[in-house]
Amino acid sequence: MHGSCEVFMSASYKEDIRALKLFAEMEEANFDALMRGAYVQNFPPRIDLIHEEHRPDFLHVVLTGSVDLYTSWNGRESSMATVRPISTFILAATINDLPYLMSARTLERSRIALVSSKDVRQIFSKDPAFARAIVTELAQCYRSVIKNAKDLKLRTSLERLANYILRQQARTASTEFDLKMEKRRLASYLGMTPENLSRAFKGLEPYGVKVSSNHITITDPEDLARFAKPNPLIDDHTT
Amino acid sequence: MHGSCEVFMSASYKEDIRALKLFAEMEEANFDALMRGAYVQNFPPRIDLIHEEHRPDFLHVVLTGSVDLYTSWNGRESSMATVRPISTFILAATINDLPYLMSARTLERSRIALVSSKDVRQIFSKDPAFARAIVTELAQCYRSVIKNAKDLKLRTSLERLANYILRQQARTASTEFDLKMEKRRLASYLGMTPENLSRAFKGLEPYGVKVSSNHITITDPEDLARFAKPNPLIDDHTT
DNA sequence: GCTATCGATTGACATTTGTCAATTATTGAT
DNA sequence: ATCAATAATTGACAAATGTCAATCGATAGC
Repeated sequence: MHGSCEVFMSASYKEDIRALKLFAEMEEANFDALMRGAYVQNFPPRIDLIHEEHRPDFLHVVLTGSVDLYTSWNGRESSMATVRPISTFILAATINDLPYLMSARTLERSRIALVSSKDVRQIFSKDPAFARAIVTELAQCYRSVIKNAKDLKLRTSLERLANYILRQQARTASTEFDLKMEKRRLASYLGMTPENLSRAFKGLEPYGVKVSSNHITITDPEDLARFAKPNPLIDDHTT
Repeated sequence: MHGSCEVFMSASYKEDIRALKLFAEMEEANFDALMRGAYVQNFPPRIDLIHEEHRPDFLHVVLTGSVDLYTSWNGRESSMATVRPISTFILAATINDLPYLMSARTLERSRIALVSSKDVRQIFSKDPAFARAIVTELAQCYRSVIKNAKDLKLRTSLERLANYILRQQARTASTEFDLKMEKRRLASYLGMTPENLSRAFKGLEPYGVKVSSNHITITDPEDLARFAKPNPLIDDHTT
């Protein structure tokens, strides 16, 4: 499939997955059963992993690289989220055995673990610790999307960009950083066109944002924050 | 509180709540324990039930009436969802014991059951059937918000309105119906201003939409659908 | 190093959406 | 029924955002 290299679950991958909150507390025997029906694949960049409307045969776990969740309608396309190691995606579809609402493609070369959806559902029914972990994870995903919807509905594109930059500042704990994706994808994620993003970067210059290629420097964080008015109930994606 | 009338859980309310998928399969003893720490309140219209940033002391169940979930930032406000009987709201905050991301207010006179969040979390840990039901519910809520975000990112306001009207057509199984909320709230829900909504209704006239006060008539459903291009992965809120 | 390709940027312009103010319609209270 | 308050509509205008075409710039393959 896509010329990628399939390997069965090695001990090292198993450890990485076991370290995920989602799998950390479940029974050893159940975890082993899950892993027996799982495997790991390497994918080149820009490969479609799943497509919306399809049924969820596998729960995906990003081990390395990164994955873009995107969606299309009527010839338009929009990037909805980026999944980075180590976390899962499309858990909700897997659990309720319903069609994917989003497509997924690799952004860069990525190693993905594929865990049988059927196994997940079956073990979820008999392992209370796993069920609890799934609930916590789902609740967090839900809150994340709500924050996203608030960002979209309450803010202009300039404000969304300003707050995005401040979130990156918080994430990297630094006033300068490199954008981790193409600007066109960032534009799509923020709900605007690439042209508008270009102008938005210009529009933030007066508030102390310098852009050179994909390197961002925040020269005046206070000023930027005064404009962006970040709010934990929108911008803090850890709670 | 708010001059409303508090009553303890009557047998009839208990039955209504027990009939909810969320509570239907759990152990009788656990359900009774939940209900012992619960009560029912009647609220007049436009009463704030909860406010974002607050901690979730109670899981709310709408028994009659309807509740608007909304959010604010920087002086702006946006309606995010309407909760109708019989269903719960703010389950995700309750489960993870995290601050509400949205505020809630009654739209009309409503009867709301309040179930102690602490009890929910405690019984969720020991009742597997309840845990499973919570997972299903959360997964559905998550998918609902994703659909909402897709609607916002992929469609213009005219398209959102057109699809909203088609969803009401499907829900009422009729080509005419009354809007269940003020137009200003509908506008906010659809992510536009009331003025823009007025014009959007006008803009749909050529596609066979007639508006008189809050009564909508679809004279040419096929034509409207050709324009709106409804898609189950955005518009079908049952899956 | 050269060139083809693709993303980023820019300018001109169109469309969409929002704002403000005035007017009309509706609703609720007396 | 009347009046006050609030919602809805409309017009004129402004701001935000998108579209298209041209150009610039980075980069991968040769």
